[in-house]
Amino acid sequence: MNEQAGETLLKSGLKKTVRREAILKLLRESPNPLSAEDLYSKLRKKGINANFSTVYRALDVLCQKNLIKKIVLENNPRSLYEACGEAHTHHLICLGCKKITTLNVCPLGGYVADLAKNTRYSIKGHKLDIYGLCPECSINAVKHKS
Amino acid sequence: MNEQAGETLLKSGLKKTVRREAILKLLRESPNPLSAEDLYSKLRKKGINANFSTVYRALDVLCQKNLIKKIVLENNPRSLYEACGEAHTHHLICLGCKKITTLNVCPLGGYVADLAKNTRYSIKGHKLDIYGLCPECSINAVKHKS
DNA sequence: TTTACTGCAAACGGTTTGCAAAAGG
DNA sequence: CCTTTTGCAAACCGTTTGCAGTAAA
Repeated sequence: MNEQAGETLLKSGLKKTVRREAILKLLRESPNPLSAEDLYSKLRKKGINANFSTVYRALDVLCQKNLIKKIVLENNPRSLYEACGEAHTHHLICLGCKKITTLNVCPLGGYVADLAKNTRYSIKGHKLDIYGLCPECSINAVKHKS
Repeated sequence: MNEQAGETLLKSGLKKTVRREAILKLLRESPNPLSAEDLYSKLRKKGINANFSTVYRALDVLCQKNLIKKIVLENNPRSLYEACGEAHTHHLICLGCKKITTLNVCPLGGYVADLAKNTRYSIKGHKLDIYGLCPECSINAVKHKS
């Protein structure tokens, strides 16, 4: 995996502080993206009291340094954050239980190239979210059709 | 194109009111998605004074009846709305001038089917936004590289 | 010992809500 | 008439900001 969180902070020209280090670590260890509130409560569970403004400021600066990425989803007023990996990611969101699965495959390579050609846009990135029901929620949906 | 806005409202079980009709019409006639504020000021220009809460409530109910669609983009705190057409749409957003182009082509058919198979999700929909610089903004970007 | 970080409290901005009045069918 | 729709004002809620104090390098 990656180097230690504290070290990453220093390399990025940031100070290594308890809150920042813990936030970066939590995001790196989480299998799915977390909201500011998620982080706030996970920190508290660890015995680290952080103010919300501190959490947001940490997230801001980590985004700027490209250590994490902010994700905005439909149907969710809260922004989510995930650690930056090698590849860019997409997300599969369950409309039932709201579980988010990070997808590491990107099916858009060719299409984006074509689009650039056709529109003369210089394409900088894209965002793909897929919505559906996970296997469990699918079953429940059938049951509740009554 | 579609039937008259007023008629659509009645068919959907809604009352035909000046504000609602104008909002649906504006969205149908707009080449790109509009925010609540866009609609508010376009209404005023037409001599129709509407309260923001009225605009939001109209947008809500039109979404519920599937006459329009709400769009949430990264980097924009305001939701946008567009009239529902035949096909589902994607968006090409210029990071420079913020212009939004609606794309009617969807490159994801096969991928979504594969994903459904692999994850056992029942896929309900997806959202694809592409970010870049339009031709004009690309040129400006080069100029300002100084 | 200088600069970056944090807590606090207050503001912000887009959106929502309760209620009483107005308008549609 | 009965039900929906609207305006108003206030609340909401996630996020941001100014400032004074604290901690990292």
